[in-house]
Amino acid sequence: MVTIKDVARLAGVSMTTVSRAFNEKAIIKAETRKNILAIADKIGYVPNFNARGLVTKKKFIIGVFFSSLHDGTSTSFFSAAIGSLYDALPDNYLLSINDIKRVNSFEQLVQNRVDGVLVVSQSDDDDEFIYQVKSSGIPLVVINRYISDREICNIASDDFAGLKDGVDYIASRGHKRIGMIEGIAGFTSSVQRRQGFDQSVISNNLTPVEAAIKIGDYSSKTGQEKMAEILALPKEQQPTCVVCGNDDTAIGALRACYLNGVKVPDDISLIGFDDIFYSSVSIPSLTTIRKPIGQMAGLGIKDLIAIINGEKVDIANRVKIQPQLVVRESVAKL
Amino acid sequence: MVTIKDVARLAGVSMTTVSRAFNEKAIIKAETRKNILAIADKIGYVPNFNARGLVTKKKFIIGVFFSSLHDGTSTSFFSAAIGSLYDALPDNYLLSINDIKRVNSFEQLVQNRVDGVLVVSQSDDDDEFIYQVKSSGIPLVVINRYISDREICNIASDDFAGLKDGVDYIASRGHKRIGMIEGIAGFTSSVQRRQGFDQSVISNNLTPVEAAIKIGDYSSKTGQEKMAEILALPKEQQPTCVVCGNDDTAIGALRACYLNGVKVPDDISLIGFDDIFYSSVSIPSLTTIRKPIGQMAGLGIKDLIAIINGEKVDIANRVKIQPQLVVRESVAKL
DNA sequence: AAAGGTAATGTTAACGTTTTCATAGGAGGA
DNA sequence: TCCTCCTATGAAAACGTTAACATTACCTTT
Repeated sequence: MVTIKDVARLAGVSMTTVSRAFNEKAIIKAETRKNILAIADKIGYVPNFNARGLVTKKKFIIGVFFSSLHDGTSTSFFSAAIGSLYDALPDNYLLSINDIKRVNSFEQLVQNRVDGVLVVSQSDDDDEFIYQVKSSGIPLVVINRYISDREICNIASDDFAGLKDGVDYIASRGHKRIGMIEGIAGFTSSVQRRQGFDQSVISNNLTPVEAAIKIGDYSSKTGQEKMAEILALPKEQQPTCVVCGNDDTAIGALRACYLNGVKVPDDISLIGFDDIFYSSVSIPSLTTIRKPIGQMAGLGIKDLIAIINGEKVDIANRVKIQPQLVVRESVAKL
Repeated sequence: MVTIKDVARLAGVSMTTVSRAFNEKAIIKAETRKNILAIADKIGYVPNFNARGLVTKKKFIIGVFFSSLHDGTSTSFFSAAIGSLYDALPDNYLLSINDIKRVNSFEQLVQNRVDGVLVVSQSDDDDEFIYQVKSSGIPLVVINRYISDREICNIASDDFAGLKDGVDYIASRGHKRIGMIEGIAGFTSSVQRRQGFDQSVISNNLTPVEAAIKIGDYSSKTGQEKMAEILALPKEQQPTCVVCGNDDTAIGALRACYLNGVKVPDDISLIGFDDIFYSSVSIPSLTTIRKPIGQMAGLGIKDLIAIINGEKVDIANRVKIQPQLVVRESVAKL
């Protein structure tokens, strides 16, 4: 293994100088640096991260923790997040992707292994883990879910505004009687989306159909069940459009319509939330509200790196990213 | 930061003894170990991986490299793979998930950072990277795609047998005239799947419809285009079933049928390959062949760890895992 | 010309482990 | 009783960096 020592000898300088040549901000003559870098390249020197980390106390690893990797849901979300994470990641950092549920040894997996933690949270269940990280003093950013603790750097999407935009669009297409299949009861996202729904109902003077407002759980399976219940309502109680808590729910709902011989959007309209990949190829393709996962991930990593580097980050001023309406085929014009 | 030194002092032993207490295979009196571990736990000692790695020359990180994280395709595949990877991973290892396409500095990201590399390969494009790893002497396992180089530890699925089983099933449902939308031309997986198709055609005495055999590229978009071409054929040239190179292709094909008012499976049947999550909720749900990604990932990590530990792994005896037919709604009984 | 400052580089001591080699103390055999 | 062997432990070096501090040499200022 070729070390800094070998480079130093060949370049006729000290180890320190070689070290400086490799560290951007160090004071060193440009010519010396160039010479050292050339020699290092020639003999194939690569810095040893263990040695470097031992003295700098850094690991050059960011731990990314997802709510759950095993659930079949939100998989395109998952890879979209990772892709954007890498786009914003400094070159010499590694990303360690983990499942919060399988962190059996916090010390082994987190405490001594990563410089910072980015939680891509989808569920209140993550709070325990989040507070464990917070209290251990490791730099922390939580994205994708609203966290009420203002001491935690948090980047979420404005689900309220997103849902409101979506329902405004539905209203603009002439719908009056609308239903909803909500997300998991109690989740911040479910509450905010419901509030966006209510707000639009008021401002557009819509008629929410009580019997067609159901509690779901963000899964396709439940989406299908709840939609079947809605379709079983007497004709005069049917809504003309059902707002789904997320795209997975909408896809289940779509399937319920299919099984009951109900045509979307001819007989009934549907709208989702998230804009997962399958929304663009489903039958019919799904009008939905695109969750800005890429932006959240990018900003999250940026903030996290800043916190790690000891820079001042305005944590209290939490970021809310605006979702965007994606019009496709599932909402009819009445 | 509490170190091994602190534990040693409190336990009244040397650093060496404490180190031994933490290393399973070391010679140490059971009572001494127990005592040391208790004290370490009490004062919150956690081994420093950088220091440990510096002397043992290990990083306790496995690099996992995917063909592409950015393509919208095969995302459930992606998370299924990662989940299974973790199931088989020793406790103190970290997984660094990467995109082959964004490895701009091999030295920075691979050479000095990971103990071994697991490539989840989906494309011939990966070969350059694979050979770079191989020639740098880093322990390597390639899964999910057949590699002809017998010096590389390789675990793939038996796509030939999988496709054959699928077409046998189609034949058993009474289909005679069948078409196909193949994968990317030249890819080993495409070739093997085509061969499985041909084999079943012969043994079941089926009639492949020349005009309905298309070259695709494993994407939904192309699947949709090619299926539209097939549907545009004159009535007497129409196949009763189209075999799709993968589920994404099938989902595109499904959409082409929908847009042309053709009912699946009433008017025409479809079968996919992979068993991605959306196959189970598509309209209609997709009969497909399940690719054993979990098994491949598990075996892959197991072999890789063995290679890293210097154990003898029978590389030449490559593993082929059998895919499994998943019957759903998209193939009609004639 | 002396004093002070600055830019560039060098010396040396950490950083927290594991490993190599050494040592102490019994147990067992002759 | 002495020697040998084995088990359990310890002392010290090594791993490859960076950081703190020291040292040049030259340049400016008075």
